[in-house]
Amino acid sequence: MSARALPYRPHNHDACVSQALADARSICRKQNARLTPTRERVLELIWQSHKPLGAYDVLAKLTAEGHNAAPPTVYRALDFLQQYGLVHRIASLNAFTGCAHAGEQHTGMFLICRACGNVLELMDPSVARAIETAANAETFRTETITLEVAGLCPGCQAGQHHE
Amino acid sequence: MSARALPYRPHNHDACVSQALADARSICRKQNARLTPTRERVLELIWQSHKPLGAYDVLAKLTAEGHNAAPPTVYRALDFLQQYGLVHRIASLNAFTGCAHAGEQHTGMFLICRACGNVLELMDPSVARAIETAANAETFRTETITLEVAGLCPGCQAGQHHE
DNA sequence: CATGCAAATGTTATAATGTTGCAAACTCTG
DNA sequence: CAGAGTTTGCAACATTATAACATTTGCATG
Repeated sequence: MSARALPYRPHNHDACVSQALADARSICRKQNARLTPTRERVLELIWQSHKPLGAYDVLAKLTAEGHNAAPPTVYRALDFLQQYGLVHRIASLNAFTGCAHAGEQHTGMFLICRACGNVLELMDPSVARAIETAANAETFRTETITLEVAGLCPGCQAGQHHE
Repeated sequence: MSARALPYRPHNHDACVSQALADARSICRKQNARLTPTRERVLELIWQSHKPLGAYDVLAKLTAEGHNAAPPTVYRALDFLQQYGLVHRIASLNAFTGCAHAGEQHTGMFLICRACGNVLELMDPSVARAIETAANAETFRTETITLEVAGLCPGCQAGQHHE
């Protein structure tokens, strides 16, 4: 799993996608999970932008390329990809984004730009720790954390490149 | 705004609700906001349990009591209540819960028990600080934070009172 | 290679959640 | 009480997600 460029900095995004796919194949192989063509294609579509994609956006793209797909096709692929930590669901957007830290143990923190729509996934142990501590103080047993921060990314704070 | 009992500890919930309504009336009066009968009734329905209520659950309750309501009725009331910080939307549940800290400046952190469904809202400055720091490190301008922790509340860890 | 099981996919329908647009009613203010 | 702005009623619709069941595929094993 290699380091990745920030979504809002120019980078070779094709390489970004290829890397994600290679990582995914490796992760699935290790766990005897079947990264079937549909699943892989869905993962690729999601990685093709740093903006989260809705399930029906994915469906539309599949349909556009001739794939005979229905909603369950997409939701099942997304369930699989989530299960293996290859994509995340962004609850506040009802959308999905590629996991930037697939294979690593992490609590994702998502910075969502309301202007350009890009999402940056961070892995911040000190945030995770603070949350865990607060939950423990209430004798609450944490299982999953949803942490989504909406705001403005560096680029959009300047009022520019609203792409 | 007074301290409130924890949802999973027995308490006089009628008083809990009355207090929330009194607080809400006071907050709206101060801001010249109109807490109309429908809005107030929706707030009360939401406060009547510590389990978040879906918009359509609220709608069903309104309908059951003879109110001539349609989805927009509920969503509009909920929008209003959110705007004045009287309820929160729990994105991971598509549901709404009464705000336990109405009127106070806060970043809500929600502890959601997957067994009993109760939600406890915490206000934890150190968590808020850690998140803000992590976002700042990416030059991201934070606007709103969604922080929802799913797990088991103290009562349900014992395998009991799953109501 | 046959065969049988489990996993994955196709297909149709439907459920659950949320929004738009417009007209009528209400509320406040002058 | 007239007019402006806000709130509500109402119908239709859009979006997101799941259920149920038939069919196909991958693959281990006899």
